[in-house]
Amino acid sequence: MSTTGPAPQRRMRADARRNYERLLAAAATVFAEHGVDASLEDIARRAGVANGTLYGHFPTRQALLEALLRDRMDALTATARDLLDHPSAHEALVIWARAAMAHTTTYRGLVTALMRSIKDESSELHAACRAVLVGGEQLLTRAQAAGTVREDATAADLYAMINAVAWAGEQTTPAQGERLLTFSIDGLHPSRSREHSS
Amino acid sequence: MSTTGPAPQRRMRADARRNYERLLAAAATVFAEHGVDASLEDIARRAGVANGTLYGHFPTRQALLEALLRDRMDALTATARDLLDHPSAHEALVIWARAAMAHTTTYRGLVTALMRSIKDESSELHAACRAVLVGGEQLLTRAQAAGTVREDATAADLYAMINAVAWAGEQTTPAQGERLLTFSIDGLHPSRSREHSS
DNA sequence: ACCTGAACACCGTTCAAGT
DNA sequence: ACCTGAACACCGTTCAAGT
Repeated sequence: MSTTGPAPQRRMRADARRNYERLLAAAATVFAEHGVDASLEDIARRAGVANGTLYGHFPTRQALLEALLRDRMDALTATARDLLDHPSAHEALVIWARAAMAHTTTYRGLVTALMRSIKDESSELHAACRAVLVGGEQLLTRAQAAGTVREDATAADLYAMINAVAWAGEQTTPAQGERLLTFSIDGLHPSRSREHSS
Repeated sequence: MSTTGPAPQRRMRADARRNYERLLAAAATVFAEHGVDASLEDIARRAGVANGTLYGHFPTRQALLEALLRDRMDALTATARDLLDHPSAHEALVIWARAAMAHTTTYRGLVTALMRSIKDESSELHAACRAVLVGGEQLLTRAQAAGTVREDATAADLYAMINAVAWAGEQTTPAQGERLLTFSIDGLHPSRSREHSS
């Protein structure tokens, strides 16, 4: 699979490449400290470049995030593939869901960006998010085949669920996020699904 | 129970009272259109008052939100009380959870403010959020006594769960939010809770 | 081919001066 | 007692001018 987007291009002027790397490093620091809605001006300042240089390399905030997260998101997708070999289909799903939640909470505010990007095809993060969703879908389908997950749950449900729970954890405490994840996964069981009778 | 906070004060100069009402009306319009993170300057403009006048009446964005939502949040708390008389403890909880989720999605971005306010005691919205949480707690406890909800679920879990699901619905579609709510509620069942065995 | 920094339009918040 | 509007500090984004 060919990676999309303007990665650190093969041929780039030496100073350009240096600025590119500096911007990425500064973004990692600033995002870690202030979340992904941090000031871009601050990032440029810390990278020691002019404001416009940042826009030259990363036309949008999402583009910057994509460059920063690409490897980790690819790894998460790869993990999903690997877990298809796990002896327990259900445990594989649970393990992956926890990993996905951990990734999603890398930076404050990231979960919102990831949730937005799954439906916004123009986002530079869209492709990576799609890949993650598809990775989760395979684990979900396998668990459904094994009979441990209700049939009406979709990949979109799983994606939304993980993000919702990660968001809650971010807003309160990581422990609260963990609790909700447990409850949510239990809610996927095909047990007594809909007993809307009085 | 005495309402907290500086409500539309009993005695207020006529022009002050008029500005107060105008600001509230403008805020309702602007929040509905742009979400609760909308420009305060825009609200002041639309209310036809100077910038500083808004701050005179509402020192923070949360104070403005509180004044705007007070009645609805009180109603939600009252609904919880009323539902204690519902014949089915479990159905009462589900009905209320849906009502809470609907309230939470009144304005875009509101869910984040409500989630923040439950742990931020300095927020003008804190008291109202606490009251809502306690309302939910009573319904939760009753359902637990009836044996339809797992014993280890807490009021904080319920509050976080409703908000997380509402957030997901806001970020994607209301239908997706509904689906997650259903799954989450099923996850509260005391059925096969923790089968972490391979 | 890339970088710079000023320019523009927009904020939240404060506060002296008015009435 | 309340209102006004300027002031300050901070943004995101664009773009002519440089090298």
